[in-house]
Amino acid sequence: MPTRKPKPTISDVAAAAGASPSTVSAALNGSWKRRRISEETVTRIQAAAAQIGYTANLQARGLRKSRSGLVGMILPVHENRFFASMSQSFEACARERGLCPVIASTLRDPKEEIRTVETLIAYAIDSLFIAGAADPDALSDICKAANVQHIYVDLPGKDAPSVVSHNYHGAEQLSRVIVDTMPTQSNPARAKPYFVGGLTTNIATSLRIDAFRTVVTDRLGQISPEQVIACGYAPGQTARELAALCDRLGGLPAGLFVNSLTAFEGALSYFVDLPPDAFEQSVIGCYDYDPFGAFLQFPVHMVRQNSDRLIQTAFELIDAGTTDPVLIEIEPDLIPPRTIYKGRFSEIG
Amino acid sequence: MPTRKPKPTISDVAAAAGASPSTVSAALNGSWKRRRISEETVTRIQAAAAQIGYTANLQARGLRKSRSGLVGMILPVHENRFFASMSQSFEACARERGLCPVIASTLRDPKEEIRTVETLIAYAIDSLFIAGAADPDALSDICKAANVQHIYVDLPGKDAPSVVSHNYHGAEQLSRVIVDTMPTQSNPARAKPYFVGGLTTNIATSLRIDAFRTVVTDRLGQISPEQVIACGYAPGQTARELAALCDRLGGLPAGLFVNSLTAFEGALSYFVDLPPDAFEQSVIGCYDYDPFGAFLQFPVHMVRQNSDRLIQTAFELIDAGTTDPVLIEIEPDLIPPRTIYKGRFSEIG
DNA sequence: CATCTGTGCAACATCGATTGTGCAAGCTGC
DNA sequence: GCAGCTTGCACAATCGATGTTGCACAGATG
Repeated sequence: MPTRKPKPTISDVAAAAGASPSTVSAALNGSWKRRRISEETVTRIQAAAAQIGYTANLQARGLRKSRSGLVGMILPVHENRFFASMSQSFEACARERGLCPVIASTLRDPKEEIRTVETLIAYAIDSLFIAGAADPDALSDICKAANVQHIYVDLPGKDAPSVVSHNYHGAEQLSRVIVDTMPTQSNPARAKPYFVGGLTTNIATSLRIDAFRTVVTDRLGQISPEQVIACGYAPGQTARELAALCDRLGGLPAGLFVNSLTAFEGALSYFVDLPPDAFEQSVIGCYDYDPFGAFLQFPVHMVRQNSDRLIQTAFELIDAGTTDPVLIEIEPDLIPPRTIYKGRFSEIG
Repeated sequence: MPTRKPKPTISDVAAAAGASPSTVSAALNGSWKRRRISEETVTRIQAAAAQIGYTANLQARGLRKSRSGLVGMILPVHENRFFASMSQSFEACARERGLCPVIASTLRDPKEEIRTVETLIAYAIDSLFIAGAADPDALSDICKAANVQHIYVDLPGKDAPSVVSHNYHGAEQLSRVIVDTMPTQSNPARAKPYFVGGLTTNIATSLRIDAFRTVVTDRLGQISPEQVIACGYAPGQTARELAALCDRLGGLPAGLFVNSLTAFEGALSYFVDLPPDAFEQSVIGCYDYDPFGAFLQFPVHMVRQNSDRLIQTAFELIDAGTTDPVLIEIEPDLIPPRTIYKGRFSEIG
């Protein structure tokens, strides 16, 4: 490529078609009817545009209209099946509306979240989807100051609409199946179910813990604080906590509720060193679904959040211009062990 | 929000600081030294900017400089651990350079790929990373016409630099471990290893098939065409092909090389209906790694592509301005069954 | 005192598209 | 035959930031 020819602009089309730039603009963006441009001129311009390979400069358009056609979403990590599903749903919905999705992961770091949101706003995104932020309300403040429509998915915020999974119901179902199918342990120390992973500052986590506590108390008469280990999401930390717990108990507890796939990955990195029969006296469940997680060496009950419905519902609210802090809850599904949910890409992938 | 105040612009800062817009621009973007603006004026302007909460409109800047600060990447699907890792690496590298990553999935649909690339170019992305396109060379043509720097990762293209995994080596290692540890089958029909998944039009797949063929021929003396089933990536299709194969053979083959995680998901959806002992007479491997996939009910050998190095190397080429079609191959790692690779987010996620 | 050399900043054109406004040609009606 | 209307389009301002050019003023020089 010795000579770099610049991309053709609207003026190039105008020259080629023998029309003015404003007429070309109208002809190409559909406003020609309103602007009383003759159909004949329009077809001539369209032909010229196609002929020289014109495509609009969306930055220029965005600048003029102060709408970019970009929609942003921030989420904690890509390497997590749940958030990956959110991305996939988000892309599909955005494209359906002729928008360009911009997905950013912020690693649950509040500073990074803020920096990222500011960057997205600087690109004049039309709206922002916030999926699991460490500090949801700080983001709302920024968006409000910049007048950017935004919505929470997965984790609710208080200053904007939220579409989230019904965390209590999901955790209730998972807790029940764990508690009700726990084997009776010879060692009483191991007879109790445990909850591991997540942070109590996270509203979703605290709802899930509530459900867990209620179910355990209901079924077993009591629960002690040490049965809830909200040690964060980092796999390494979960692995260490789990190792310490099993040391104390002399083996895996009869029931284990793992909160989130990242924590579950940590659990797995501890499990790999255990003998195969270590799992025989335990029932394990994980809030969030992964198709491979569903078919592990030991059976795992999983809760599948409906990312499609979460995102679609959120988009509908955005389309409707909702800015009031409503809260919509979507029911998740309990997936039995060794069952594969046949997702949307079963025939594409 | 009854009154919507527009975002402050450079002129607002100018007014607040008692300076001209051009001086403000210079003061804020660092070019003030070169433009002989006094340090005192600069600090005054910076104070004013901070005070009224100014942030640059990146669309306007992009329009003027004809560089947007956006870098694009297209990939087939988000819901796949390998591509999710690519996204994660890509984000990190982009942010390190002060760029904003835009990641789009195109579902291996050539038309969608083209549409998406055109959209990204319309937003004036500075460069494009192409991870696994159905029609790589068509995309190169578009990028060249628009003068957009681009690079292939994962799957090579012929008109631009490529950084890919050493598919042959990876597949060779995986094939060897499968063939060498296959149990001897009482039923001779099931004694042979099979390759399933992917498309022969995909260069990575065809290299992996080459390696598989060579290893099988080398170790077992021969290979028949029916041992390679390149039925695409769709999980559903893989499940059906596998079911048909096992019907014919009267059970799982002694060795199974599954090409790609999406195909493996399909395999899994067939496996769930098999009795637990069905896997005892088989060795299974998968090209691509998933931490949960590594700990399934049956042992699985996996090949982990080094997404960090792939992306980093690609970024270095882009930084260096390389446009010649070089090919760089990165060695992948063979991960033994029931081993968890401790990824970068072990302490964050 | 007149000229010369810097210094510090403002004015203005520009990027490419959108949009309010204006103007000429063609037509109607009386 | 002329006001008045419609039709079809061009002109020019605008979005916000950048960078080139040029101007005013200060101090230095002869």
